[in-house]
Amino acid sequence: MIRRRPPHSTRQTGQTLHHRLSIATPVDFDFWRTAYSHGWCDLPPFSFDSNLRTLSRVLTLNEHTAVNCRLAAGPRSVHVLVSASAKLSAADRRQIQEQLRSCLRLGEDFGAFYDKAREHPLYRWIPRSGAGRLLRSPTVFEDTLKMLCTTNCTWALTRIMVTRLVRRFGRSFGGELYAFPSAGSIADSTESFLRRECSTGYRAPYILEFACRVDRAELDPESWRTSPLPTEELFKVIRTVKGIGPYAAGNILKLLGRYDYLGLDSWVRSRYSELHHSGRRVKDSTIERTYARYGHWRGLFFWLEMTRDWHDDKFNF
DNA sequence: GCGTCCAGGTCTACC
DNA sequence: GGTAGACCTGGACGC
Repeated sequence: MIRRRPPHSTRQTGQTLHHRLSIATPVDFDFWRTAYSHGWCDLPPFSFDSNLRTLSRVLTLNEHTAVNCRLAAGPRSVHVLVSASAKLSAADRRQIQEQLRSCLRLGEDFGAFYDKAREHPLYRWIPRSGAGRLLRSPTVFEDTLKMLCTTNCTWALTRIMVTRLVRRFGRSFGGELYAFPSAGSIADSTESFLRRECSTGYRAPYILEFACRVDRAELDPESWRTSPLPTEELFKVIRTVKGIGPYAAGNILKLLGRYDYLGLDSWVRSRYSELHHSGRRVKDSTIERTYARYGHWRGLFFWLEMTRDWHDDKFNF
């Protein structure tokens, strides 16, 4: 599944070594639709270039190593240019590939989703275009913390909070770029520092408590990805994180591969009203009733429909 | 440049 | 179970 170029693919410039990797992708995968599937590509340690259609990401390989990866689409593959301060071992390469495969959701089977989409004329564009995979972070800890930073604020403030958290607590790569911080590094901080230096406001105690629970192993968000719990039960577990309400928990579930919740916020409510009711606001229960027919894929159909014009503008289909 | 107002989701207290 | 108010910040706006 994972392919790698031969040894000559490593070259050195200054103190940074460059390595090339290639990751094989499923036939129904579209790189740019996945990279640009929602706002995560805009939050560090992700970044993107819409002209070149590349996605970049600083990854943590172990406690002491950060590398920068630039991803671009290749034929039935994703090409990865890895910048590192040292030569990568085979284990490092495997780790990079595993993390990126998880971010791009390459191990997940969307066949049933696409079959369902083909049943509805409104959604036939989805399997044709390879949309459906939502970009996620290497860890659930990161996804959850970022989701907390999207609550009750504008996207501009979310960017500020996440950027400052990453710069204050993340491992540096090359002096300019930073990896996402570990739970331990944030747990060692204080509420006042998070408020003052990261502009997290009233979320500071929630962020600190979440990081402390994870650091002390009282909570294991990574286990949510493989949890045997029914989605409703997992939703309740996620909601035990202070500051994570229905909107945030529903969207975290989507990044875990469970699409039973719509994850309603003001933007999607307004978007739904524009698309279906000429801008007239409707109750949440009305929206939920509309999408109930799509079963446990409803959250994904809903999100793709609400954001289809992103794709129309950029992909012209 | 300064002050005021607003948007945004969750928590808590109260009914 | 439902509701109101507080939380906090950056940005928009008016002066």
